[in-house]
Amino acid sequence: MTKKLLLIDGNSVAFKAFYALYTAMDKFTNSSGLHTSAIYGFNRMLDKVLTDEKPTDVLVAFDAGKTTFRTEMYADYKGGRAKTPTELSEQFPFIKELLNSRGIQTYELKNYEADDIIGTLAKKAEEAGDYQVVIVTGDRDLTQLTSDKTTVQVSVKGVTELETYTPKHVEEKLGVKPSQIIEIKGLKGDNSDNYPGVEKVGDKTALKLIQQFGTIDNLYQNIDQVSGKKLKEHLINDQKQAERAHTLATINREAPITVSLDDLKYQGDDIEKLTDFYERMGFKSFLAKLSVDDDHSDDQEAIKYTVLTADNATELDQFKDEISFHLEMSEENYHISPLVGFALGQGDKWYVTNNCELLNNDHVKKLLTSSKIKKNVFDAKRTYVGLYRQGIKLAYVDFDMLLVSYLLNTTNNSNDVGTVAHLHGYYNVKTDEEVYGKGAKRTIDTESPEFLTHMVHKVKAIDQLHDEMFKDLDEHNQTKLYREIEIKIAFVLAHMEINGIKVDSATLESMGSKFKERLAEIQQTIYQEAGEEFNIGSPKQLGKILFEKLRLPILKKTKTGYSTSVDVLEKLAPDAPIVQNVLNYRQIAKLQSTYIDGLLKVIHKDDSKVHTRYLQTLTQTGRLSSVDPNLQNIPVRSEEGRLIRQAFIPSHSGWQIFSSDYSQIELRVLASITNDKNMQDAFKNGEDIHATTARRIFGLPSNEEVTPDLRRQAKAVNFGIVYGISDFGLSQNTGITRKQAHQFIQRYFEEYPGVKKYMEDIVEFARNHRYVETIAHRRRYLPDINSKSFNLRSFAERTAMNTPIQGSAADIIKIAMINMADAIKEMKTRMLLQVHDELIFEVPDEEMETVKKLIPSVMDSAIKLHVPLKVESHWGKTWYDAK
DNA sequence: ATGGTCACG
DNA sequence: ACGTACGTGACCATT
Repeated sequence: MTKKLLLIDGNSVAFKAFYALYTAMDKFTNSSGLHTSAIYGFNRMLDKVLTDEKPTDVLVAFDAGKTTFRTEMYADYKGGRAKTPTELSEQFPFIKELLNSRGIQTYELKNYEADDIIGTLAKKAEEAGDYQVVIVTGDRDLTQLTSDKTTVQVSVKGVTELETYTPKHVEEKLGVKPSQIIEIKGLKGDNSDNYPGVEKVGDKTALKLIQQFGTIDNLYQNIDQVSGKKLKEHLINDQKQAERAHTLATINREAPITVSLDDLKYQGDDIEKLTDFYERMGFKSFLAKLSVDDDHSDDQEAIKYTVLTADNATELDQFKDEISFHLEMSEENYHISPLVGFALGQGDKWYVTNNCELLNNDHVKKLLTSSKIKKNVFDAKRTYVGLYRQGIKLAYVDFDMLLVSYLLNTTNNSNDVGTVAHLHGYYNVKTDEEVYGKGAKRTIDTESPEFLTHMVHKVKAIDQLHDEMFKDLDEHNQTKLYREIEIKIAFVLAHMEINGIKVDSATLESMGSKFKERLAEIQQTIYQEAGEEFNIGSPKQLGKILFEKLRLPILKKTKTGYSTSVDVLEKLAPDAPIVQNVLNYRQIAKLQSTYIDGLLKVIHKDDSKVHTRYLQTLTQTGRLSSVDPNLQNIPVRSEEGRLIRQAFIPSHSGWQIFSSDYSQIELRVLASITNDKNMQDAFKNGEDIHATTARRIFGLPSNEEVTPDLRRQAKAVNFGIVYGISDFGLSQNTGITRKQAHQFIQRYFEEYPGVKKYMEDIVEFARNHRYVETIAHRRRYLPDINSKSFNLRSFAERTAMNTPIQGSAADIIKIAMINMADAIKEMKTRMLLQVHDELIFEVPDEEMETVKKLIPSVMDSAIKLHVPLKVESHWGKTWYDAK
């Protein structure tokens, strides 16, 4: 049997873990004041890798000290590095103790780095033959060890997200073989390890040279073939440095190690030692996991409960002020899912049943519909809809654990009571996955005692956590956001979902048959042009045809092959007629599968309507999302697709579809929160903001007409600003050069200095607080804002700029919807859909004149900004006609 | 399950 | 030198 050897670079993983949790460092201290963040992060990584890889043998290698054979040959090796912070160095002994308790061997060797130990052991394992080797590290340099038998996993984000390097992946990503990585480094040196290569040679040049010559040796033997006079000079001058860099970069695979492969067997956790260790470190979640992993999950603290029956239901009258309630459904989609049970109670009185007919028992119903008795639930909207289907109107929901958890931290969210409870430090409840299983194996045995127990544990978790979570909410200044926006909108959304929107299947079907014919025609043409039949829907097969058979130029690659995305194909269209046909085919196939067939599948037979679900606790910005079906991405940009909207009709004949949208809400929010006078003036004066921007950044006099092209460019810049712009991004998106893009952005910031200042300030705020906020105090954490990785940090910075804008716009429309529900509650008009900045209604004729004024006025008065909000309305007999 | 593609704001 | 616009969901092919 083949063995699997896991080799971990202890120092580099510890460093990664430490810096990944750097901003949260103060939260990770144990009772004796020891920092534990790196220990914690290290253990998270271990858990992940041990479960994913299931190794038979494991070793963690550490660096032995500052001096190594590398510092001997080059004194400045890794010179100039900041001293390891004491908060980290104090953790190393404990990491080693952790590894010991987990049954894992550690090793270090004087004069050698962890890399060399790993390289040496990997080599021995490869030679021994019956090993597969997995290396885990935070350092890309180790990818040079990649081979058929050895994969290298490099942590990319945090400590648990790893990128796996196989020889193939190295070649695709770096353009060279694993063994050539050191050749590249020999030429360009390594800044972080502080040794130089050849002057003026960076990644690009090094890559080109190595692709041409294979190795540094061969390069110098054929130095005459190097093109470029200057480059040749530098190469000749720095040959010694290049050779030294090459040696420094090369991992020593013959280190005189004193462990052998036979010593590395993975022993597994020593539960006793590990429990003691976790307790000393204060690792609650790991402790909880230990008991679960060890199948101690049954020794959860038992909760006394009563099985509810029609006979004992009178006992429920004891609850006078407050209960926690949980309604269990077996499926995700609560519009159609069977109801399988419910539990309720408070303190130490708990009732549970799998008989949902009891929902209509008077004593139960009285509790649920009472406006005097507070209800604590998990997912108010789901609960409301489920009960509504039984004819019960749930009233007075005070605490929605899901919603509060989402507001406290939009990341790590889950729709599972157990998972959310664990997140907040309460462990006396299992996750649904633990009880019901997952994927194809998921089953709910409603007759089993475990099922009842699980529901009781869930409802008690809600009860136990609500005080503390409300307190956290208050500390975040989010109580108002919760009480005045989120919990209210939950019920507004519930009603919109229950109401649904009518979709005419006949319209879709007749469009579908036309699409089907056209697809068949285009398909035949494509086959002829290709000279063979293939699956046009497969990017892989299409790539083969376009780039191998027809030899079209490869403009972009993806991780797995050639990119065949629209922007690529549009550039290729003039070269070959087949490309335009593929584009057309794709467009129609998309419409057919997603919008014709997809929508037809979800129309309810009884009412000819679709009932979407809005996910209220998903997005990182506070927007809603829509599923089953997604009604927030019905085509509009192309006329062909837009026709789909003809199928969306009012539910009563003679009514109209009425749509109102906020005009440029994000830019108005931007003008308001940045306090930029120039941009505010533009909106106050009712100017065309893109034209005004064009005039400003292109320096046109105010009387000169703005050409459509300049306006288009200015519009792109405005969008870019909202997204947290980069010159590259802007140039990609508009087809201008990067230099021009850079100039435009500079001009923009000169003309809108308030915007510039805001962008700088908000990033600074994020660096200091690790989160940003919207107008309504919706919060988004940005853990990567101080990351050392340029990529992650840049992304966090753009997010810091974008989230307050996108999120505040989301706040505003939510407020408008709450006010709207109230404004139309006595009318027949129904609010049907929300699409981020627009609301869609169905309206009877006699109310048309009223709503034309009412709806926009409710929307534009939702909030007072420093600029006016503008709302535009359209209406017609279908959604298509409301334009 | 994941990645590519494409629909929307 | 880095390697790039923000937020989503559904479908298909592929693993």
